[in-house]
Amino acid sequence: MNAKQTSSTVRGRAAGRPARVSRDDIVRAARRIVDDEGLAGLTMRRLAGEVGTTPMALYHYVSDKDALLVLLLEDLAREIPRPRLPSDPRQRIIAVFRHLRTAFSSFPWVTEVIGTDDLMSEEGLFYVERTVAAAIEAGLTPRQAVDCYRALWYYTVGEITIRRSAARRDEVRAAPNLRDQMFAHLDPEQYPHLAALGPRWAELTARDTYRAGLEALVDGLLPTAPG
Amino acid sequence: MNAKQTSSTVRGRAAGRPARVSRDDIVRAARRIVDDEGLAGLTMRRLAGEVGTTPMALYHYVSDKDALLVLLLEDLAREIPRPRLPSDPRQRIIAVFRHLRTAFSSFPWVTEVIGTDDLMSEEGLFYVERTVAAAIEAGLTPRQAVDCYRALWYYTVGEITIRRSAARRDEVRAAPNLRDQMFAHLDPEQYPHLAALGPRWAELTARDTYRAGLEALVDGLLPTAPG
DNA sequence: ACCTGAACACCGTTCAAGT
DNA sequence: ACCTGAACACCGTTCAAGT
Repeated sequence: MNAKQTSSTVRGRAAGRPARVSRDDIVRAARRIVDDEGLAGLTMRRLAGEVGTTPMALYHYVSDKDALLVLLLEDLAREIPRPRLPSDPRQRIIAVFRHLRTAFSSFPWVTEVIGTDDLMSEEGLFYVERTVAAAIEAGLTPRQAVDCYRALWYYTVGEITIRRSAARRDEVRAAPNLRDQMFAHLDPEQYPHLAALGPRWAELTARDTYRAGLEALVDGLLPTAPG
Repeated sequence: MNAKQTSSTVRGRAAGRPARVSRDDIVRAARRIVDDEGLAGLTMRRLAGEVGTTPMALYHYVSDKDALLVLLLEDLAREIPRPRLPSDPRQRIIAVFRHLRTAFSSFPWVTEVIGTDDLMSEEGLFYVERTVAAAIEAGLTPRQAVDCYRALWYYTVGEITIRRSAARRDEVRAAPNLRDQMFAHLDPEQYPHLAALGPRWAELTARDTYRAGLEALVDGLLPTAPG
């Protein structure tokens, strides 16, 4: 992972051949691919083509495909503007997570990469700090505040993940939808409530309920919910 | 998807050559691979070897790798025993989701496959039905009960996903951990609370806080929490 | 220091053919 | 009906070499 000095190609510009590509070129091209076509479109070979070199040249700048993904994440983090946050602690927490979920939803590839129990980059820590601060202000201990942050992060990652893969599913299997058929032929003895819901299930689960769930979770986590 | 009649190889046993493998053989072998080595270990070629045929023979039984994954999910769903559920609605909801999260955590490959906004198989609907029923009993409208189920499912999927990828990260990058280093060198001006937490962050986030978050979420979602 | 070509060890899937 | 062999169009990465 840290075998390759990340700055070697930047600092040590003294001798040798002039570089034809830079790490920034690579990251920019990778971002273009990934923003337009999702993570599946990003291969080392394809990226090399886009950037105008051979696949092998890339390994001079990134050591690994995984390392490239980390660079991508950092690049995005720098790009997302920080939100203005309200002073009421409860409202502030809600604003932080609504902001995060909106930001990440615009870049679906992020959810496929993420895989970390905290927002790793320096940029990401901004949101953690604000959440923990607000939770303490609202009356939690530091330890409870960390737990609060984690619960909210779990909920948010889950919502984005599921919403994303539901969207992808709808893309692939075009029309009638296995799920709808299933709900139409449900045994009312075994599943009385679901059978009663019937076709309404589809429309109900298509609604965006992130915010309501978020507020419920915050209410449950904070000592008291102000009027 | 439904291009291939799924029962053709089972029902139409009249003419032709006797089968050397069955779909059950295939699913069983795939389960072995995936339980032991995770989803990454499962390739059509590898599976064919394990089952004693060529990769192409598999396509007689499964049409697609994706179709195989669905069979895998259904196989697991049949295997998981249904839990005994308490009569108090709030406790019942908590029991349902604790059960689901325990079951899924034992089979990490499930989280990589999942990608659906409801537990698709008939088996999975058992848990949805119970949750919705309990939520209505607790005083929610059917619509609110569906939202309640979804919020809990988001939280649970997020928790499993993140916990899983944190575990995988710890496997790969062995020792000192980038995160810990970061928390050691945090600017206390910019991140006062996180800097104060310092090395405690690692131990705090290593704790299993699923249940506490679950209860908070249920409290926030249900009309009133009984004593 | 920067880049290339050839090669290794893989993928999922299609297609035409065999029994 | 069930299965095979060869092939297509890909992967990420290593290694030795070129300028």
